Amino acid sequence: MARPQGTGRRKIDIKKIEKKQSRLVTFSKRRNGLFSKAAQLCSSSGANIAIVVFSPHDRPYAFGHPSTDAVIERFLGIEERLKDVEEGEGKKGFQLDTAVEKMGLDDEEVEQSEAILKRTKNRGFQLDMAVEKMGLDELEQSEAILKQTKNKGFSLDIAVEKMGLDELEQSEALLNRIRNRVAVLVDEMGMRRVATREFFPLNPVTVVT
Amino acid sequence: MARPQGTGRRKIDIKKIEKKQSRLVTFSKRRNGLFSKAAQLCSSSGANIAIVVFSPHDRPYAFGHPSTDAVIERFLGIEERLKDVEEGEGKKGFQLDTAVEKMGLDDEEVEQSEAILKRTKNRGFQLDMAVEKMGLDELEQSEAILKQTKNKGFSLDIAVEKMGLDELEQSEALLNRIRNRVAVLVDEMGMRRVATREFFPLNPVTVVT
DNA sequence: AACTATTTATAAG
DNA sequence: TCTTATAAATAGT
Repeated sequence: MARPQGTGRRKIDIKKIEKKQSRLVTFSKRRNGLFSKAAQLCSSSGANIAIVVFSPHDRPYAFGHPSTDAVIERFLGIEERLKDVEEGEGKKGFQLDTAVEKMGLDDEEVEQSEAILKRTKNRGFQLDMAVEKMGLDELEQSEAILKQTKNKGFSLDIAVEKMGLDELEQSEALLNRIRNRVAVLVDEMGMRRVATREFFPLNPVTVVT
Repeated sequence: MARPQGTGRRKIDIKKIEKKQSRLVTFSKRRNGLFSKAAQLCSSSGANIAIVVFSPHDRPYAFGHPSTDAVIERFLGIEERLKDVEEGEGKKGFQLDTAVEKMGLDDEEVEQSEAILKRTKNRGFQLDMAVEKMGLDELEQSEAILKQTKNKGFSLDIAVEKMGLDELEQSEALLNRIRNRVAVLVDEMGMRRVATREFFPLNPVTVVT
């Protein structure tokens, strides 16, 4: 019963898959997996979920319970109501100024990431996070800046500057930890109206020279 | 290095978790997992995704790339356009009448599920699937009817009648296979406008006596 | 679409 | 949260 070795799953890093064919296959597999996870979440917890996916070829797919439209409409209704409330309040928004120490990162991590900026926006809130000086001397090959601006919902601005490519990869995990930590913090602080977590791909990174 | 046994993950069947506390913990973990899978799908394939989740306590959470609203608006735009097209066509819709044999089920499965009904609706399409007489003599304990009706998007009506509880459980896998098979078929036949897959929990099942 | 060696997710504790 | 044993997802063939 000797089995052929090395034909099974192999680790891949999550970055854009270059080969078009593989990319499409992976998209299909993972889209199924995603919908499947959503169905399980509905069943086990009774949650209502809507998922809309546009494939690499812009073909739409959706999942919904009790229906995609029902959940989306409910969501849009809430957003609309929040907007009204904010207008009534004079578009104040929040102020968020959490120090690095509060993020639960250890010294080494704090060494690596020095500046964290957070501020608010009119609808929901916005976080600008700058991670500079990754503390690695070899970094000289490139500069990467990832910048996203949103005027509503949850937005994360992450600026990664002057990091070598290798260091960039290494720091991805850290950035993710920080991002998650911030999301949790915001969550705990009860500052979210709608806890929207927008996704900004760190890989591939937009290189601005 | 003897490790304590039996403290790790254990298999659970996906049904509504009774204990409130566990249900909430599981919801959080799985919601994170879901968003995480979505982020990976964005990164690896370049897809655009929006997810809206209402927790068991109706608290909203959302994920989006490039943003929840952007994806939702795009999706709603497409739905609107489809609606217009259909009105222009006189609300014709499609006719779908695939026989059991075409579903790729083997004899045993065909024996178990005898009737499959499919028809269309004004927006998108609708599938009514009836699975009757699961072929198990022991079935006498209960009757279960799961029924869902939607007037738009993708809808599956599955009627499961006169099946014992055990058989119900056994048939769940079959029903899922059928459901997936139908989804794939519809997909292949190019009959979907927007491939929305709505989710109808098979467990717990609505028992109508 | 199937197959497996692995990696990843996660139920309990 | 954190760990650990295990179930589930999935990359490459």
